[in-house]
Amino acid sequence: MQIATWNVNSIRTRLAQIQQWLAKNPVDVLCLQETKVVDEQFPQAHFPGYHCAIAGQKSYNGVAILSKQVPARTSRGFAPILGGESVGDLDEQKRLIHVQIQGLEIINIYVPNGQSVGSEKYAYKLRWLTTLHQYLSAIVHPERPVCVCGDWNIAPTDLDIYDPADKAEHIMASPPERTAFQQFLDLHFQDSFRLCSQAAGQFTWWDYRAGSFRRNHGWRIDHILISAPLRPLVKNCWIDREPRGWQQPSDHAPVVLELDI
DNA sequence: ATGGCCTGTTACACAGGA
Repeated sequence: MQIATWNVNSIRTRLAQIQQWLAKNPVDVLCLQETKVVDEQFPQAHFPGYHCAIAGQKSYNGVAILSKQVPARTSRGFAPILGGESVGDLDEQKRLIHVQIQGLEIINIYVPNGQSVGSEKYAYKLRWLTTLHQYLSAIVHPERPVCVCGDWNIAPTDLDIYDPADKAEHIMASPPERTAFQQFLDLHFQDSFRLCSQAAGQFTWWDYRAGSFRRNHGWRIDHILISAPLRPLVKNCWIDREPRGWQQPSDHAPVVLELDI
């Protein structure tokens, strides 16, 4: 079984590239972020052979899970697990969708960017991460296979940044963001890419500006976390840099996890 | 040192991204 995650930065602009990528990489599950489209306009018909679970909005954010099998369950946002009262306004931005497929809980997230350390959006990012921690705490169970895929907008360690010096005040690398990420690992989730590779220079996002991709000036901010029962089933996890080199690409590359299921 | 680019909007600049 193969599960992939890809921030496509507009599904309408990237539709042909997603189709092209799926033709070569017929993964069982594809988690998409930044679809930037309302559900009525999501191009479901352009993905034959895949079921689309979608949670979108106009212009911003938006997540979707494409899967060969029809999910047994689908939910959107934090509220179905945490209740509307504790979630407040956090479900207004469409950043979380959750399906169950083949007994596997698959949660697709688009963590807020945070703009800059200390900004209002940064506070929102940390609050969103705290709520995600509550959500996953309620889901995680010693015998339940859970996979949390998406754009985390956090580089977990200095190994995950091309130039890590002086990044403590940089968005995606600040200590509070990294502490938040560690707290997910403390729930016995593991970063599946790091189970397979300790190499530096392995990135999933490169700025459109300044020839960043050509120079491999990137960040590893898209991750697939797995719960403990999935650990022995991991066959491989890799980043597919190819679509980042295509014409008019997304600024993110897909990450693929292969499980022995 | 800074910013460099890209997407969507009802736009003809701006917000947001990271």
